[in-house]
Amino acid sequence: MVSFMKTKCMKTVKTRTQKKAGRTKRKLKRAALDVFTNKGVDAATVEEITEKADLGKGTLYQHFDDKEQIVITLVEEAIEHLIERIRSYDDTPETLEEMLEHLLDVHYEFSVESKEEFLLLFQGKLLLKLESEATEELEQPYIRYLEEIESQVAMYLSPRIAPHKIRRLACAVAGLL
Amino acid sequence: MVSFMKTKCMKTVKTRTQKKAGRTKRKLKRAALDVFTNKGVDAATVEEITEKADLGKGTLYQHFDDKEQIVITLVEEAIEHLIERIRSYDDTPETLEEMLEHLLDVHYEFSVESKEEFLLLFQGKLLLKLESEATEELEQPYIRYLEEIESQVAMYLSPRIAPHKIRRLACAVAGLL
DNA sequence: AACATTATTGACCTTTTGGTCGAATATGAC
DNA sequence: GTCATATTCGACCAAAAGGTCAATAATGTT
Repeated sequence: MVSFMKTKCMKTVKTRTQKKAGRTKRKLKRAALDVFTNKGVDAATVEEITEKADLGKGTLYQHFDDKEQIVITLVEEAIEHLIERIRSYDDTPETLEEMLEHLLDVHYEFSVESKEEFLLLFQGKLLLKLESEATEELEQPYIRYLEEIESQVAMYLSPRIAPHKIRRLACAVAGLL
Repeated sequence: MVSFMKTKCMKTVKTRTQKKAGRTKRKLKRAALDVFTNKGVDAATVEEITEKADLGKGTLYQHFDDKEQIVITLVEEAIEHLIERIRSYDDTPETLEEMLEHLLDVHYEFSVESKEEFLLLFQGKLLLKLESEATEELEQPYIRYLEEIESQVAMYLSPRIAPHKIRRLACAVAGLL
C-alpha cells in the first residue's frame, strides 16, 4: 500500500529520481530537436536520438509513446514559445500597422534566437497541408497558433471582415503560405 | 551483330518501344512528383510511386538508379523550368527595381501554375542547408538556380558590391532565406 | 539492511522498404 | 514465323528502423 498522495503539481517537491527522470526527458528532447532539424523529422531515427542523448533506446519509450509523440511534444512547445512572444510587447501596438510590425519582428527574432525550433516548425510538408481537411494531432498546435494570430489581428479589424480573410492574413504573417 | 547506329539525338526517329519506354518514364515522374509533394520526399516509398503509376516496382529501377536519382531528376527539371521563366520576359527590365519585380512575379506565377514542382523544390531541409559546405548532388541544381538569379541581378548592380551580398539578395528573391 | 518502486538498458522481434533478378511479355529485324 | 532485343513485372532478399520486454541498476521507504 502506498500511504501518501502523489502531489502532482507541487513543483518544488521532487524526489531525486523524479529530478533525474526530468533531466533524462530534457536530454531526449534536446537530442531529438537536434536530429530533427538536421536530418528532417522523417529521416531521423529513434536510435540516432537516443545515441545523441547518450541513453538506451528503450528509455525514449519510457518517456514518449512513440516517435510521433516526441515530434508532437516538441512542436507544441515551440508553438507555445512563439505564442508567448507574440503576447508580450514592450508597448501595446496602437494601430494595425504596428501590430503587424510587431508580429513580423517576433517571427524574425524567433528564427534567430530559437533557430532550431523555428526550423522544426517550418519544416516540410506539414505547413502546406493546413488547408486540407484532416485535423490530425500534429496540426492542432499549428491551428492554435494561427488562431492566436487571428485574435491579435482581429482586434484591429472591422468586425465585418470575413473570417477566411483574417485566416489568410494570419497565414501570410506566419509565413505559412 | 547490330548493323545500324543508335541515332541518339534524332528525336523524330523513335521506334515504338522507345516511345512506350518514354511514356513509362513520364508516368513514373508524374506519380513520383505527386507522392513526393503529398507525403514528403523522405516519407514517400517506391511502391507508392509505382503503384500510383500503375507499374511494377522493378520498372522504376529500369529508368532510375535509385530513389534519390528520381528525386534529383525531378528537382533538376523543376529548376530548369524556373530558370526558363526567369530568362523570358515580355519587355526587358530597365532598372534594378523592374528586374526584381520580374523575378518576384515569376516566382509567384510558378508557385501557382506549377504548384507541385514548387512544393518539391521548397520542401523541407534542403533549402536551409545551402549555407553549409557540402556540395551534394542534390544541392547542385539549387546552386545553379541561385547563380542564375545572381547573374541576372548583377547586371544592374555596381561591380563593387561584394559577391556574398549578391548571393544574399538572390536568396531573398528566391525565398530561400 | 531489506524490500519496494521506478528508471534504464540493449538484445530481440516485427514490419517496412529499398533494391535485385529471373521469368514473362512486347517489339523489332529478317 | 523466328530469333534477338528491350521492357515490364512482382516474388524475393537484406538492411534499416520502430517498438517490446525481461533483466539490471538506481532510488525511496521502513
